[in-house]
This record gives sequence, structure tokens and C-alpha cells, in this order.
Amino acid sequence: MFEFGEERFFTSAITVDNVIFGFDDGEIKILLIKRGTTPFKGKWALPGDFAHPDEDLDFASARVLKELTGLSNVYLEQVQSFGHPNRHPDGRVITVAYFSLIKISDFALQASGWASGAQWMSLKDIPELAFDHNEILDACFSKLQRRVRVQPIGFELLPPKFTLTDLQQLYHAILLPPPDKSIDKRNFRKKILAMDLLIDLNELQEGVAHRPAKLYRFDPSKYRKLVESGFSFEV
Amino acid sequence: MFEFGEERFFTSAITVDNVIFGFDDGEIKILLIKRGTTPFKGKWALPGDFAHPDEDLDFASARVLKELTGLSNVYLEQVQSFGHPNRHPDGRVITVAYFSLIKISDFALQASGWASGAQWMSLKDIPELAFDHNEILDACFSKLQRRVRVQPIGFELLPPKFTLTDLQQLYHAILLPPPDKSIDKRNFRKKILAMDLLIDLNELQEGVAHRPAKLYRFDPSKYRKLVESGFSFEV
DNA sequence: TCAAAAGTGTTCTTATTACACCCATGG
DNA sequence: CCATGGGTGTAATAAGAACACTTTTGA
Repeated sequence: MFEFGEERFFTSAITVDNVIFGFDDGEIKILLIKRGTTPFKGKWALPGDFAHPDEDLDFASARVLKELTGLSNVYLEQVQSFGHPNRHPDGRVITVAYFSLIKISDFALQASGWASGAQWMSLKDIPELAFDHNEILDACFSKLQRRVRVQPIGFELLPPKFTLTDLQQLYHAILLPPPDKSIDKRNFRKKILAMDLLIDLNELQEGVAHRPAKLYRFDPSKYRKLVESGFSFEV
Repeated sequence: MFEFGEERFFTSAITVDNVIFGFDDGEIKILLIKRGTTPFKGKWALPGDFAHPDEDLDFASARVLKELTGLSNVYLEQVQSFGHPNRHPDGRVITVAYFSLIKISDFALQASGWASGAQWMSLKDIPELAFDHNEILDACFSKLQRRVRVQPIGFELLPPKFTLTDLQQLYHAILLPPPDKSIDKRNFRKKILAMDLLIDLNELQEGVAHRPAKLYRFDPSKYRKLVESGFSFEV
């Protein structure tokens, strides 16, 4: 089966790690788990697992996500692989990082063996994580920031009905504009409506102590067309 | 060392595969090798190797490049990992794909053990390759196309002195614009000179049967500043 | 003197930015 | 009636697209 000497390379393991982004309360949140097993038992970490022998990488990542959140058919994108020789104390472990976008409204935590707890954390409160997971998280957030300028994937993070202010806050939370060039409300609305991706539901917010905002939903068929034709979207 | 059962995952191998881009004669070329060992002995393939136990992925990719071309300090970017369970007949092998940009003028093929031959091939003449290397190549070329719109890395492919027409042909070869919207010469020059990345060498081409073009070189210090401030460049 | 590629500006159109007031609701 | 956030348009500026002729050289 092996060329001479080749078998000495078949001693590595592959994991996938998921940076699961959600949006709540005007902030981007990340779903972290408290590790239930060594190494780094008790530390916060990205949800991840070994890729099983018969699994493609994308499949492994989707499986981890499903085991933890119960969700499938979720936006999932491979970001980067990390392979420092000493990144894992048990041996040579290369990890393939993915990020996914989920609607927190859909979220219900699943019982899952390998995590003794899971929690949404704001980007600004991220503690020191197990392994090189802080570095992985940074790479994934950067990728999200770049991706959102070029594809309207932000919708993946919003509930089915949302207001234009929700959408603007989401872009604000992802792009983190400096205070001197915060996103202009009128220009943002003009641009987003010109894309013709939103459907006006002719419904209003209820129970707010101010003028109620109109609710929109997102038009997936137009979205698909736009993604295919590969447009550019800058806020 | 291992958690119970964990050792069954330490049976994979990691490789790196490099898509080495060059530019010559108005075309993007890729450096392929003819495999000297099984599997796929005698087939064309991307240059690649197993990541050694003590090597980071970036390092392994740079080593492959150096062994094959003698070059170091080359533009090298991780693109994507590929891990179909059956992509390698000898076992579970995940590969991490990189692309690199080299100046063909710097290139001198090195004798290297694992390739019985290496050759530059035009994108349009790529044969069926070993493993899933056609798929890897496509992903890397797409990434190059996206990267070049946002960072002026095209210069990495040109000789130290070049004309504006060389540069335009390079962009043409990467972006492959449809015939109805080919790159406009005047607008291209205006834009590229406005970026203030080129130094006019006050030299002219020699020995051409037409008006000789001015030669330019590229200013790496201004380039670094631009890359840091993260600009956007669309042709 | 001819063929071949180099070099050069202007106009039109489109996109981006900056900016301030009235409106509807619940408390 | 007040506080809160929702909703709206226009003018100025900047960026992008379209377009054709003259120049220099070697053969």
C-alpha cells in the first residue's frame, strides 16, 4: 500500500473547528463550549471534533454544528487550516477552521457528549481559549468582515422578520467602523433597498415606545441570483 | 497521552500542494511535475509533499517551492484544504493547497528527488492531473482572480523592469475579461499610475520594431503601505 | 513608407458622500 | 407632552466608462 517510508507520515489527526457566529442585542456573538475532556479540560474552546475516517471536511464541520445546535442547512464556509507542530499536546493535529452563521432565533442547544457547556459570548468578552483557538477566531472574524463586503450573507444572521435598523446594526457590529465614519442611515437604506433583496412585509413592529419600524424579509431567490453574478457590496 | 479511543484518529497524513503561477508570453503558466512515484506515477501533478512531523504548513509549502525552484521569499498564500476520504489511494490524506507567484525570470529548475520532470503549462492546456489536483488548481486560480482585484500582487509575476503594456497583459491574463469588455488602455494606465506604485526608470525598450515603451519598476515600500491600509483595486 | 505598438485627454455617466427635519408611538 | 427611534431627499463631489488620433521605431 505504501511507498517505502511513506507510512511514517500516516500518524497525524485532522480536526475541524467551527466559529459559530450569531447576532443578538446589537452584537456579534460566538458560540463557545467548555471542554469536558483533556487536553484543556474546563477551558473555553471552539466547538470542534476529529474528522472521522469516512468524512469529508465540510461534512465533519456540518456534523459538529448539528450535534451542538440541532441545525443543518446552515451557511458554512471553510476559512483556513492551522498546523503548527505543537498546537495540540496529544500529537500532530491539523485543524481546518470553518465559520458558520446562524439565526439565534433558530437556536436550541443540543445535549452533546463532548461539551460540558456551551455559551454565546460577545466578541469583546472572549477569554483565553484552548489550543490556538483565539488565533483561529480572529482569522474567521476577519474573513467574515471581508465576506460581508462582497456578499450579503449578513441576512443569515437575522431572524425571518427584521427592520432596516436591525440590518444596519448588524453591519455595524461586523464592520466595526471607527466613530468618525459611522454608517449613515439614509445612505445605508438607499443602498440596501436599491439592491432589491428585501421584501416589505407591510407589517410594523409592535410594543415599542416610539414610532414602529416596518418589517422586511429577505428574498432568497434574488439573493441567489446576485451571488451567482458575483456583485460587490460596500456599505 | 491519548484520551480513550482518541488514538484511532492519528492515522492520517497531511500534504501541501502548490499551485505555482508564472507569467510568460502574455499567458499565466502553472508549474507542474511529472510524478516519479506511485500513486499516479507518470501523471502530471501539482508539486507537493507530505508535511514533515516538525513542520508548520506554511513552512512545508515554502520548502516544496524551494526544492523545486530554488526560490525563497516568494509570495505564498494558503488557499483551501481538501479532504475527501478517498482522494488519495494510500490512505487518509488531507492536503492544504497554496498558491505562489514567481517571476519566471528568476526561475531555474532544481534537481529534486520526487519529480522526474517539471514543466510550465498554460492554463488552457492543463491535462488531467493526479488526485484531485484539477479541482485544487481551479480553486487556486479563482482565489488569484479575487486577490488581484484587491491587492496589487500582480507585480510578483513580472520581471524587475516592465512596460505598462506588460502589466496590462498580465491583468488581462488573470482576469480573462469577456471580449466585449476588454480592459481599456487609457483608463488602465490612468488608474495604475494614480496608485503611485510605479517608478519611471527613464529607460526605453530596445530592439522592438515599433515605438519603444518606457520601462517601469515597482516601488515595494509604497506597496507595503498600500497593503497595510487595505485598499481596493478594480481594473 | 509601412506596419506595429506606444502614448495621451476629455466628456459623459454613475456612484458616493454629506447633511437635518418631521413622524408615530408608549409612557 | 415628552422621549425615543423611524423615516425621508437633494445637492456636491468623486469615480468610472467610453472613445480616436499622433508618435516612434525597425524593417
